[in-house]
Amino acid sequence: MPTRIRPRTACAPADDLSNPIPEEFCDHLGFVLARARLELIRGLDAVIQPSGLQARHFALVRLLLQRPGLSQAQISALLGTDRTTTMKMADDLERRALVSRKRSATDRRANTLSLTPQGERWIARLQPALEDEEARFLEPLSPGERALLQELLVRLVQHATTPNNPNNQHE
Amino acid sequence: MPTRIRPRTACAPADDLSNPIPEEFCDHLGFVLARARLELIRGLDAVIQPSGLQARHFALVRLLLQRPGLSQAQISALLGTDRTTTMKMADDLERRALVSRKRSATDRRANTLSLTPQGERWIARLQPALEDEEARFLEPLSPGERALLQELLVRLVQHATTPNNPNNQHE
DNA sequence: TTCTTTTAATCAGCAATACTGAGCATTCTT
DNA sequence: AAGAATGCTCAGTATTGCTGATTAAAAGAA
Repeated sequence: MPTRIRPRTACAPADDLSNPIPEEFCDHLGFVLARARLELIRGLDAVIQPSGLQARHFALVRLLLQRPGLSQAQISALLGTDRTTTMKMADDLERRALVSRKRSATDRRANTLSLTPQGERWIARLQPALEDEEARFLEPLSPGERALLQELLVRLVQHATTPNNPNNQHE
Repeated sequence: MPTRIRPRTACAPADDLSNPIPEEFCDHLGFVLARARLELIRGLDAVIQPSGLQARHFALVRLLLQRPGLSQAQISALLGTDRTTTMKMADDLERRALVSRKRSATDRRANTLSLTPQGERWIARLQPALEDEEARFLEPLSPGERALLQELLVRLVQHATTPNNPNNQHE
């Protein structure tokens, strides 16, 4: 009997329209990466939406939980977002009193961002639902595979954002 | 001596600002996924930019190479894009004569999309540079790890887009 | 058949988004 | 002390993703 190549992959042969992922895309990393991110982010956004905020805001706030007192420029660099986008997020969060801006003592140009008690409570309140959402997304993977995926992605991001070797330094 | 937990990960302790990825984000899948996708897509877009198109257009065109004659609605479902977005991409590609629209013989409402010879040449011309770009992005991973990453992502997308179990069926 | 409902594509327009450039304040460099 | 660079803010712009309406065709119900 003619066994299929790559039987492990969940991709469909070219004539199977019922299957959402055509076979060719199995080796198109950009596509699966973009698609996976889209699906996960949509789920996370749905959880956060009642606050009127998005997953990006939560990322910022969780970053502040880890490193209170970062400036907006530092946050932009860490999150990979534009300076003005970071500012808008800081506006959104400050308006809801989840973070507070303060002039930096060492550099009076810079804004020091830190969590308010409400901000910390906001994280604590949302965290479980977000972890559930992530777990549902990761359902088809074993615990070992989840950890591996995480590690591989971290290595890729680490490599891509290291100043010396950014493949094409976006001038 | 106090050895660090999770020494394999490339994440930084909270007080190391030189490291782009703070430690806490190592277990924040949404963040690394979004960041990895952003970096890769930026690289791919840079390669495609001279054509005035984007990675999404290339994804559509590669899909057509695999499955000529798809309708716009089918493409939307496979790519996960909005119908109107797919239409706009089809406009862009048709304007450059890379794909052609044709009324479907079996359903005269539907547009059948297929590659033109120029479209096929466009793929052939861009493919090597795109593969290089992807290879640079994947540099820190061994061949086995690359295949594994691909497979894990495909499984996740497959699971997230299957109609029955979409975690929260976005109503 | 005829009537209603659904689906495909198109188009106009809206809302959110990302970014550019200017401006001001402050810090760094020399 | 002067000039260059940096951090933030703001206004404007370009892009994006989507909603809703429209037309045409197909599918289903009566």
